[in-house]
Amino acid sequence: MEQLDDRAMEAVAMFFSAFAVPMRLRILNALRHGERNVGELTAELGGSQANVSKHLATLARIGVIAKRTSGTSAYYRIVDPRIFQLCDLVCVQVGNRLEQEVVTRDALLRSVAPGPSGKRRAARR
Amino acid sequence: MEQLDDRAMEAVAMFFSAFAVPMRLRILNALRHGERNVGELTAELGGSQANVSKHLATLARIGVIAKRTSGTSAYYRIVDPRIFQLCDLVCVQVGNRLEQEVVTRDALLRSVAPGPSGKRRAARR
DNA sequence: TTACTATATCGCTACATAGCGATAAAATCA
DNA sequence: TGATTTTATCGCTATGTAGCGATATAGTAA
Repeated sequence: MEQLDDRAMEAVAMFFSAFAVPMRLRILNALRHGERNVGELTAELGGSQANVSKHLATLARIGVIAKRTSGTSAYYRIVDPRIFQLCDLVCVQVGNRLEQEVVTRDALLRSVAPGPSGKRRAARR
Repeated sequence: MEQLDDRAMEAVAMFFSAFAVPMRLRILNALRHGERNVGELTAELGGSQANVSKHLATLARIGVIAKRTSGTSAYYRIVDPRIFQLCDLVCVQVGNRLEQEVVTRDALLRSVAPGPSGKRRAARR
């Protein structure tokens, strides 16, 4: 393995770590249907404004969201909706895990997965 | 948003965090083409045996890999190859980022993306 | 200018964990 | 039985960062 591969691995790991924080997932989920400014997100998601702003900066630095300034407000939006495919794949995995536990998978899919793609799996149980 | 959604978000975040460490990505990459035991992985990937074992336990606890015991050896394998689709999607994203920087994207794709699916992109260099 | 609003940044604490060496636990072999 | 091998766990340090309140920065309005 070459040297560059290690750097690539680090970049990929850093990208994944952007999705490894619940608040950031909630932010991405809130931006699913359009841009929001920091105040709206803070009110909608809870937590301090400083925290939301910092997470937005993190997501923007990695390139998942983009920033648009209007007056004193900062509006953020999803850059590439394909990131939600990530959530889909993970939800299937996580859903299979949670299936054997207490939490229902449906609530999970409803909250994170995009639409009713139908092809999910027969809801046996 | 309901209570369950927070738990789901946490589960998804925890799942992503499993991929947010370079060593774990290297482990998954090493398991791509078949199962390996701890000693083989330690020799191949470097680092201490304790560290490799701990990462394997983490990945197994989340359900990404499975363990098979033979004698004193413990062989680990990928449970669901679809996890590499995750890497694909991330590699595209990260590749687009690195494209504008020093690191070449090709090395990244070579190391993390699955096989020569052909459709990847002309290897201009 | 001052006052107000919205966002970003600073300073800080608390917590999680990656990494290591040492050791325990378990299976195999002499 | 003891010795060896392989893996898992323990104890520990160092580092990263999520979260908060306070403050700085920047734009708007008077």
